[in-house]
Amino acid sequence: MSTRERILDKALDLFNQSGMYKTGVREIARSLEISPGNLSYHFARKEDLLIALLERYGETNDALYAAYFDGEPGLGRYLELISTLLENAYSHRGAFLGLDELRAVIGAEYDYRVVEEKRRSFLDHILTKLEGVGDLNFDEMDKAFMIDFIAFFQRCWIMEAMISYAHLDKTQIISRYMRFVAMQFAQIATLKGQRVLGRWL
Amino acid sequence: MSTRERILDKALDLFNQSGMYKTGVREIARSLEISPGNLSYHFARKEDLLIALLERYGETNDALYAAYFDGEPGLGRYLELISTLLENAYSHRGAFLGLDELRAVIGAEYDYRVVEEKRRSFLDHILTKLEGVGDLNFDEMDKAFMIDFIAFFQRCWIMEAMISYAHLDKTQIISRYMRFVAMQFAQIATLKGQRVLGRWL
DNA sequence: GTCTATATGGAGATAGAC
DNA sequence: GTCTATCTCCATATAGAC
Repeated sequence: MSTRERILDKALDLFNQSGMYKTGVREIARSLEISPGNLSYHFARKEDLLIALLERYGETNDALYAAYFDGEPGLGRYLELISTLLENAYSHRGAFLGLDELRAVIGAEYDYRVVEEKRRSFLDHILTKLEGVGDLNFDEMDKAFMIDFIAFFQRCWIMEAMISYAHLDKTQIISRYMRFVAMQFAQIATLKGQRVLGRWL
Repeated sequence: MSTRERILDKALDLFNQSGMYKTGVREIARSLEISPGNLSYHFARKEDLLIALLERYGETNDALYAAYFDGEPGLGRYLELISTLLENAYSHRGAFLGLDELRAVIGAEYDYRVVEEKRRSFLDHILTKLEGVGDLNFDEMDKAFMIDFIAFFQRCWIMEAMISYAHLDKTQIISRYMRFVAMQFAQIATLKGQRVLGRWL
């Protein structure tokens, strides 16, 4: 594995444990038994570590969406996708926990709004298809709200999880939030859709 | 105004602008034309500033809830309350933006879970009363979900707002999120309740 | 109690040898 | 690509004036 990759893995590991604010670049270098200068060579600023981690997270997410779009649309498969997306976010939680603090620095170089827009257009497409196969039933206003809800949820759940449920393990946390999402889907699910939701409630 | 209060106001001001991570205690002292040591005398650690700001925020919130409970229950008054709570959170946004990063330090001294539990019991009480006056209609499962939703929303919206809607002004941001909350209430509102919601949609 | 002045140790970052 | 040495800046602690 390249030094660059080793640094990213260790940085994420330490950010997950203590957060970016408390984790020093020297500490990362020491854990890897490389010099701080070497780390600076690969990542000039601490923020660059965060940006690289967010990019890696985004690539994994893209692949998960691509796999979903490769198969047949269905509420069951979509909830499976969401559950996997939550797992990916959980793995990268240390990067998200620094995000709000560093928006000023990162905003210019890593435009989260582009990611957000892509996500919203995916959602629109997915929901329309789910109505097509008879899992969901909604009007335009419901759909717009559902897109707002899922976008809001996917952006924020990990922050709440880390502040309020840090004492729970990964499985407990994800099952809690999957139940939360399923409850919202229940509002617009058809009878056929309701049966799929049962597994998550 | 006491030095302590002046420090808190300036710290919040600078945290709101650049975040706690980027704002140094020296910078706060310089802006106030006092010495760094003087600031240290009032707040031994940077984290103590954050804790004091969160406490001040909490006291304002408590007063707002108390004023609501002082009057007649009603969906209209409750949404007014939420809107005012959002304004208070917006004023203190700089303190929340550091919260996820500093949970490790703050967790021990400022137990957010106590605040959270109080908020949830308030919510339960408020929703029950709103059903009593015929503004809302729900079963136990709906109520539990609605409490989860509002708790989640009130915890997280400011983080999303700062990451995704930092280019909007306070009024635009709050009206956006009030619309979001009103849409969720629409799911469990009676016909009488729906009329009240119209103002926010 | 309030404040100034100053010391200390650690952080992120850089320069230049290998 | 990797290292050592070093720079600057910051959070924090303390000594002591008022």
